[in-house]
Amino acid sequence: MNGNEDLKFNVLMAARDNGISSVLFRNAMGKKLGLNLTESVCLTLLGIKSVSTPTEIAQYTGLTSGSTTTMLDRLEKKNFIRRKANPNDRRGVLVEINEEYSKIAFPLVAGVQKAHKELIDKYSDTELKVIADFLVGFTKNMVEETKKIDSK
Amino acid sequence: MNGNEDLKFNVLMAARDNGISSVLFRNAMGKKLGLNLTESVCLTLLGIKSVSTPTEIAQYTGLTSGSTTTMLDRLEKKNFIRRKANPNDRRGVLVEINEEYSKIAFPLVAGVQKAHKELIDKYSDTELKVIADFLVGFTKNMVEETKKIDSK
DNA sequence: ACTTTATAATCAAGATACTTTATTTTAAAG
DNA sequence: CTTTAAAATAAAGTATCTTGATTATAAAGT
Repeated sequence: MNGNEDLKFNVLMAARDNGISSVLFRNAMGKKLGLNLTESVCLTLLGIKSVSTPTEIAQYTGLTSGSTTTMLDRLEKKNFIRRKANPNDRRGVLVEINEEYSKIAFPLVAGVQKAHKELIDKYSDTELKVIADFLVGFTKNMVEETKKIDSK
Repeated sequence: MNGNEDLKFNVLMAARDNGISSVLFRNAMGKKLGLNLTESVCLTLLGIKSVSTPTEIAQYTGLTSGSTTTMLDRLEKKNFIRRKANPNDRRGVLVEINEEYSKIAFPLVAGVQKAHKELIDKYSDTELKVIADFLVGFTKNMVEETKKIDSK
């Protein structure tokens, strides 16, 4: 759509740096909360989704179902999460985040959330649409390629 | 800068989904390559940076220095990485990715890279600037808040 | 209806990976 | 030029993960 390779390159680099910074942020939080990597990844997902299932958590953490069970046991013992029956599937379980966790995690995430909102406030409606559109497209690429890898 | 809360919300959601999809993509790759989570995280970093150090890898994976050593030993034995002397610091070591890894990883990442480039091609220069600007701002927020958490 | 197959979660045993502490080497600071 | 700090490694002990079996329920096939 245009000839400026530098601008395109900048976008790719910025997306990469963004990914790296997310990982480092999560590690910093995990360390503060006394979590290992998988626990930290799990709670990041729950911080986003509020409710999940052991199956989904297993996929997101890359753990087997057995390890997921014991990891959730640990988080439950720490009072960070709770299990409850899944009303739609009596085999299944729902995993929810506990106040106990939210309370101690909030002070650590409040800053970024505020900063992100302030950043977003700087853009016009048209610009926001471009940004969201790009992010959605980026995500779509990843989801599709993930499927391809899984089916290989 | 404007009053449309929906658009702002969409951007935040799109950014979140993007983060989730990255994690799932990395897990899918890691599984294909027979890597555990930390090894996968480590090679993702090396896939981006090409060269790193055990210290940086420890920070990025959340491992202690001791575990980092043994994890790098494993990756070295698999021929995925190599260590070499750091010319600027005789205590230190540089870690590089091996052709062995790039060769088998390439078929898995080629698809997303192509799709991402095609996505980027759709935007005008002005739009690309907005996108890069946003991503850089987002990253800056994370880096700053990570520092704050570390210093708490 | 009911038999078979598949999915969700858990558990226990064994294998793997991680943390901690100490050690070596070199750099930076006093 | 001595002291303190930083980088990487090693070994012992601990924690976590994988595998395979088990239970319960759902979905599919006959």
